[in-house]
Amino acid sequence: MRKTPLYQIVKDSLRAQIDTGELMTGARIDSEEVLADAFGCSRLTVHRALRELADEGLLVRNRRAGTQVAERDTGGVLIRVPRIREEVEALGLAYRYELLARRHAAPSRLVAGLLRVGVGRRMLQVVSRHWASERVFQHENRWINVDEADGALDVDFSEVSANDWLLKNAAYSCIDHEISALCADAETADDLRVAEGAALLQVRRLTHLAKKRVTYAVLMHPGDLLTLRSETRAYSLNAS
Amino acid sequence: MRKTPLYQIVKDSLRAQIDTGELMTGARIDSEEVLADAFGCSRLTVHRALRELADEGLLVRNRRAGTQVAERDTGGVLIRVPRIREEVEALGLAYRYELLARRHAAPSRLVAGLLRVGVGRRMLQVVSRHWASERVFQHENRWINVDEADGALDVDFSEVSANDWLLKNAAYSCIDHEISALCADAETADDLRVAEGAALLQVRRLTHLAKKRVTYAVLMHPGDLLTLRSETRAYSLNAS
DNA sequence: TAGTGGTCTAGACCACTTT
DNA sequence: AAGTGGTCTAGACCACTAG
Repeated sequence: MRKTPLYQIVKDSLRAQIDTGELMTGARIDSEEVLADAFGCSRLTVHRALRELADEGLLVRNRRAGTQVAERDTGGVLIRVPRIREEVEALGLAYRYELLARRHAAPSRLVAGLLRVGVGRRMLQVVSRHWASERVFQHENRWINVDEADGALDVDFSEVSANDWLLKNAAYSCIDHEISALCADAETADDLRVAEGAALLQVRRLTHLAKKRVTYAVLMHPGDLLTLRSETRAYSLNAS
Repeated sequence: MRKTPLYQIVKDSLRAQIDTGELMTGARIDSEEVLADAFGCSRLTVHRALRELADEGLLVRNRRAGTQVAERDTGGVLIRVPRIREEVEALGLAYRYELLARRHAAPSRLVAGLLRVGVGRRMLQVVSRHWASERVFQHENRWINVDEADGALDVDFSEVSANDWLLKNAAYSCIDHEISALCADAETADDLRVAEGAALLQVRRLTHLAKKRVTYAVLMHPGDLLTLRSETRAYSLNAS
C-alpha cells in the first residue's frame, strides 16, 4: 500500500525544508544514523537519499564534518537540445532534410585543430539544411574524421542526416557543446534564407571518444525559430 | 588497497562497452544476478551501477524485460550558466555592478502572466548592469514578487545584486531557463553599449516554489562576450 | 506466472577529517 | 581518538510486465 519509496520520502522531506528556507545555506543536517532513527529506516536508505541530494548539488557531505546545506546558485542548468525533427514537428511545421554538399576537403586551421588532425589533411565534409515548412530551421556544417567513424565513407547522407547516422554508428563517449549568438553575414544569411544581420543561435558540437575526435559540427538557427529551454525539474511537493 | 569502488568498476566497464560500440543500441545487458556473479560482487552493487547508468540515459531498464542499451541522442545537455562575477574575472576583466533603477511598477501583461499576478498589480522592479571592464557584460531587468520574497522591500540592491540576494534569502525550488538569440533594438543597444542590431544572447529566468512565482528576470548579453558551454563529463577510461 | 528490476534491512568494515 | 560518511554483503520481499 506504500507507493513512494522510503528513500524518496526522506529526500522530499529534506528538499522541502531546503526549498522553503527552513534549512538555510550552511545548516547542519543530522547524521545518517540519527536520521535513520528519526525516519525509522535503515542507514542505507537515508544514505541513498542524502547521496542523491548531494549529487543534485543541494547538500555538501564530508566525513567527520557531516552534511550541510550547500550554497545555492544557478551553476548548472540542464538544457534540452531537442532533436530537430521532433522540434520542428512540435511546432506544427513540416520537416524536411536537404543535403547541400558532401565532399572531401581540407578544413580550416581552426577545425583541424579541434579535430586534432594535421593542417591540409582532407576530411569528409557534410553540409545540410533542415527545413521547417518554408523556413530553414538549421544549417549544419559538419566535418567527419573518417579514421574514427568506420563506414562513414560508404554513406552518402542524402537521406539520413549525418547527425543521425553518427549517433547510431560511431563510437563516442562525450559531446561538448558551445552556444552563442551572432549576426548573419551575407553568406550565412543566404544559406538560412534570412536577412543579412539577423540574429542567429549557433551551437557548436564536438564529439569525441577519449582523445579521438570523431566529428565537429556548426549548427546555425534563426534566432526567432529556436529557443532552448531547461528541463523543469519535476517537483511533487503539493500536487494541487 | 582498492581505490575505486566496485560499483564504479562495473559502471566504467559497461560504459566503455557502450561508448566503443561493443554494446550497440538495443543490446541486452545480463541480468543483475548474472552480472553480480561475473563481477564477483553482490546484486546491490551491480544494481547501483546499472541504476546510475540508467539515470544518465545510457541504459533503459524494465522489469521482466531486463536492461537494454538506450538509444543514443543529444537529448539533454548540462549547460553551465556561470556566475557573472566569476565569468567576468575568468576573462581577466574587472567586474562592476551598477544599479540602474529600483522602483515599484506594474509589469507588462506578459510578465504579470508569468508571475501569476493580476494585470496592473505593482511589483518591485530592479534594473541593473554588470560590467566587464569597459564593456557591459549583462543587462538585467528583474521583477520581484514581494509577497513571495520576504524582506526584499527592505533591500536597496545598490551593493548586492538582486540575483545574489534572492539566491540566499528567497525560498524556491525551481528555476526555469529559456535561451534565445536576438538583435538589439535601439533602447537595448543603448543599455548594453553595443551597436543597434548587434547579436544578443538572452536568458530568461523564472524562479518559483511550487505554484508561487518568486521572480522573473530577463538577462541580455552581447553575443560576442558570452558563450555557454556544456559541462564536459569527466571521463576516466584511459588517463593517457 | 515466472523472471526481472526496485527497495529495504541489519550488520560490517573502511576511509577520511576534525577534534 | 572519535565520529562521520562510503561501500559492501547476504538475504528478503515486493512490483511490474512480457510471454
